[in-house]
Amino acid sequence: MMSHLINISRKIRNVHDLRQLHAQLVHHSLHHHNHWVALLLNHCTRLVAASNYASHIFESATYPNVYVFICIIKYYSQSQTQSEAVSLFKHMQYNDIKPDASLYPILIKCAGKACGVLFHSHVLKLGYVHDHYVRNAIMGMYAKYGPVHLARKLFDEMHDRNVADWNVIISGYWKWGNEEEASRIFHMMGESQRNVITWTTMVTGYAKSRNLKTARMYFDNMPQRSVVSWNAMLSGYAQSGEPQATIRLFNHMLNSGNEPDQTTWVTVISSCSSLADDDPSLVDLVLRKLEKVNFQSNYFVKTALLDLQAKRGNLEAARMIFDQLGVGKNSVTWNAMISAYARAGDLSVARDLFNKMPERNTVSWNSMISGYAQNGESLMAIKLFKEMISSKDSKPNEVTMVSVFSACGHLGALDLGNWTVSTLNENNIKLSISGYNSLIFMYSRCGSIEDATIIFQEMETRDLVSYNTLISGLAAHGHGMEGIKLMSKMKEDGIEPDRITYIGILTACSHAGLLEEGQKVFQSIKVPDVDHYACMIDMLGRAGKLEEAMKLIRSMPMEPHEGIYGSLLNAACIHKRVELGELAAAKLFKVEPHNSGNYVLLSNIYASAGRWKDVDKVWDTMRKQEVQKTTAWSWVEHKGEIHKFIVGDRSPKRSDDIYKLLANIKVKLRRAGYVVDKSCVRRDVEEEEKEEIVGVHSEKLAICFALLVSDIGSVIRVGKNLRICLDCHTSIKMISKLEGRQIIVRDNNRFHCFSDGLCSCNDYW
DNA sequence: GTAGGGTTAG
Repeated sequence: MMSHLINISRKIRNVHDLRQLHAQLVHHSLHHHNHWVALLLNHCTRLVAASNYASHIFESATYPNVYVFICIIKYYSQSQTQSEAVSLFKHMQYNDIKPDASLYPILIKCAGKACGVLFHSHVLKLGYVHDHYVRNAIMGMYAKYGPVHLARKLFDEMHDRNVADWNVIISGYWKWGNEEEASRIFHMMGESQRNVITWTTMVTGYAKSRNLKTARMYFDNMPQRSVVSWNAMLSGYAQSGEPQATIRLFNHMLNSGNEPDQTTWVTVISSCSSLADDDPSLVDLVLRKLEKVNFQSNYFVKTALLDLQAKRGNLEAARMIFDQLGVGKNSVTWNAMISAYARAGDLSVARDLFNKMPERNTVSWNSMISGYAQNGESLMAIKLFKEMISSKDSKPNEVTMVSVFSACGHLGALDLGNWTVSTLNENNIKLSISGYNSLIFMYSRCGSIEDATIIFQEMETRDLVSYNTLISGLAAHGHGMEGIKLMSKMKEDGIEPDRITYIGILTACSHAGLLEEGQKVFQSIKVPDVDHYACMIDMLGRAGKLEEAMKLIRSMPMEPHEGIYGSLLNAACIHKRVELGELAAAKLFKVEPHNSGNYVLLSNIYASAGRWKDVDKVWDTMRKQEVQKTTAWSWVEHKGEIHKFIVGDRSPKRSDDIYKLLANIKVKLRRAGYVVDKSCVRRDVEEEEKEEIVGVHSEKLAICFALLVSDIGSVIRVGKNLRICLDCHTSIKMISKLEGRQIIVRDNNRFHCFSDGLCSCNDYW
């Protein structure tokens, strides 16, 4: 019978075999015996079986001896539950079982700093400190948690070091960023003393400090390479954002007859994920290779593969991998699936998974919050962020804040933005450059270009995005000259402007009426993009130089796109040039027949020329083409809350109050000598009476005025594709004078700052 | 039984 059981135990390949052996042992009442318990636990460790199964086996031992404890502690130290290992060790001490030296390296490795130091004192007392494995583990503990000089002290005191000791101290110095000392010790070693791990440690060290050239030099000079060495170099390229180089080295690896392992595939697949848009054929090639080798993928590989399928747009394939993972899914798998749906814009499915997942972490919240933020659901993003803070199961980090800042910026909600900034300190969040960049974006989109500038100035280092964000902000606020100055400062700092910078600068010039400066900048662009031409058409058009604009269009080396004709149509509208407007509109109706904005502009051109029949014709075409007119809306922030208003909609809670207030203002305005008509206001001056009043815009703005005068000062946000029309401008100017206050209105991406009856943006006028 | 490599969020 015994030999039968021993035979079974030799043939264990998977968890199923293990369970069968366990059943046999229970059948023969042998499962209490330490010998068999230890054997089963060793199999658990080898197979990475479920932790409750291992503890079940352990508990069946009646009087566990030191070997059984070693097995279970080893098991826990290799699975995710390392704190269990330490608590079992305490359990062992409680039962007066004397640990032997071989247990300490395992314990120290998984203990964390405080326990590690405690174990150090244990081994000193027990006299185990001269054991090679023990002292190596202690050194490794100090190398990992610091202070690294204690590791060095142990190292210096050794008179019979082996290669593992050298390797630990070198990797310790790399961990603490001490490249110099790591390299010094490497060179202290003799050529024959170094092994493949020593070399790999150097490759990893240089790769992690982004010194890929030196990393590659060590890699090329290695006497021999293991699969780990290849993986170290591959991940070096991958982590530095060089996916092409990763794939190139991977091909080199295969061609020189090396067998990739799970880690290799994870690295390569995740590099493919970032190439999914740029080079789909290369990605297909790698996927075919993976199919050909047909090997056992672990969860890491499957999760990476899930992410890749999602990023190349194959959500079904991604979902299949997710479902096939069954109960083996961890939070990373869930997060990958959630962000896949969120990226694709399928927010309800993403949210459903988010609600269902068993354990959420910071990445789960971030995936969902950024999903909302990037799909225009700014309010939902902020709502979920508030839930995250009160849930307390995970803390927000910089990535969370980037999404939240962006959401606040899109809303133009300054109070909310200031509140999110205050959560930074409460949660001890440090920002990196990209965090500060999103803060610049938020402040500038919330109308506070001053705060945006302060953040920019306070930054220790700035990158291209920092400059571009502030330049675009200045452009939107009409500060053209400051934008140009910032561009020269940028060049002084050694950062070359890119196409985004030039779009920002040209927009700034266009909005500030800086024609000459804008033209100079345009001429300095080496290879102008079609969008740069669009900015120039806009600039010339606003300045009334429509003939020059037409000339520029004809001289373009590329095919004009909708932005070009859009700018032309806009200019024709401002300067009431019917024939040019018709030309531009005809082009636009072909390219984007369902954009309602173009029809509205053309109809406005006809209206300003008194050609009412043509106005009707435009609206008829719109109806025939079934063009949906964008509903006019606006929102304002009041005490951290967002109030959205849709034209004609009287349902919001406060709408009765608002309309009452509106009526009051009308009275106030009439007394001050203004004409109030259909909820809009204008001065009763002859030349302005000719202006056609576009009711929709005026009404919703009027609602905002009501809020403004009811003691709320913040940015008014006007819906996308809508423009503030002339009468609105007049109204706001007048109210700013009447109320003696500053009013900021955001119209798509432009800001209009009104104070004392003047507007600082000379757009349209 | 010591040392080296890996998945998800902006």
